[in-house]
Amino acid sequence: MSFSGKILDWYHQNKRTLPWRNTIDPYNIWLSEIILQQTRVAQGTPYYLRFIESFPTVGHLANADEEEVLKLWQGLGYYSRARNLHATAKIVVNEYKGVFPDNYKELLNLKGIGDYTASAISSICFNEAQAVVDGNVYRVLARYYGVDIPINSTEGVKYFKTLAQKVMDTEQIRDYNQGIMEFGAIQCSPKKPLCLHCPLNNSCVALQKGLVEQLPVKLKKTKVRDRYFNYIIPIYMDPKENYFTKIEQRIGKGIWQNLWQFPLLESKKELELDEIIFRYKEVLDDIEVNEFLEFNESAIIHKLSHQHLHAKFWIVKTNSDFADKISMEKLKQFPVPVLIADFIKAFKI
DNA sequence: AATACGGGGCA
DNA sequence: TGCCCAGTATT
Repeated sequence: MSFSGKILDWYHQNKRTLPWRNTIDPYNIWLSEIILQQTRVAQGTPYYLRFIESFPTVGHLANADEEEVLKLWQGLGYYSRARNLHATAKIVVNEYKGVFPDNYKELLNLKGIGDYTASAISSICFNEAQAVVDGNVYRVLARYYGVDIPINSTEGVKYFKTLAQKVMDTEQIRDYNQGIMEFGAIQCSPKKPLCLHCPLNNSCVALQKGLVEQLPVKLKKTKVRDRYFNYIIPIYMDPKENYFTKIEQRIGKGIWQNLWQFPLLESKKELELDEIIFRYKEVLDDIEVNEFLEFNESAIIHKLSHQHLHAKFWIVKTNSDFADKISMEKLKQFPVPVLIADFIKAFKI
């Protein structure tokens, strides 16, 4: 039996029941694919369910505020996905009359939809013969065909897309595409693949050559950058003993775009209390300070793919009634990075 | 052709 | 700790 035939057989026997598997509605498939970019099924599933509940149709999503979309996305990371998701929903509603494009080429023009996602949507929803090439597919093909071209090189991207197109089942592309990804996730996994009882184990090149552990080949990623974040958190208590603080939206380029955070003083190295006292006015209005409190004695190391953030939180108690202050209740409604959400959760007056 | 972009799970 | 995850956009 052919490679694709065995993948299809395996899939029909081993497919998981997932919330987006009972539909071929482009809205549902699109949403699931965006959520699952660089994200495990286990992590993305609850987000998918909450999105579908909050926004049953692309129209509901298009009519939402970006703030609401980001809040629902909070904790999932790669927030450009959420911003592009919202932008694309508006385009589908306003320029496509609420109907998604029904082919790979047009889907590719939408924000946040690249080769993989356009292939996934066009094949799953419209049976277009476009092979998906995600992390699972790279691994399965590299091992089965014994390919050692780096999967993240320009040559590798082209080579594997061509190979994927060559070996796919064009007649059953909907199941085949999901099948090869599922096979990569469950059977041909990155660590400890289940080669012993694999339906492809008599023809897998990597298994025959003992190269399963070495494939796929991936170029080294760049080193991480260390940054030092000092969050300066004003706390104001009004005459009724309600507490207020201040929060700002991140603008411009870089991480956490359009999410919210406390006034931030970034430094070249970790700062001491006297330096905070000396410099806090760089990020805070000139307020009368009652007391400085060091919330965490040792910096919290918040690790991202490309940055290690050394975060310290400084509480500034004040008697000055400042502008734009918000209550501690309202604070919880803002979309914030996990680093900030964890602080808010832990913070007590 | 490289790099930026999150957060979590696993050996 | 390092690697990986149903990748895309920007430089």
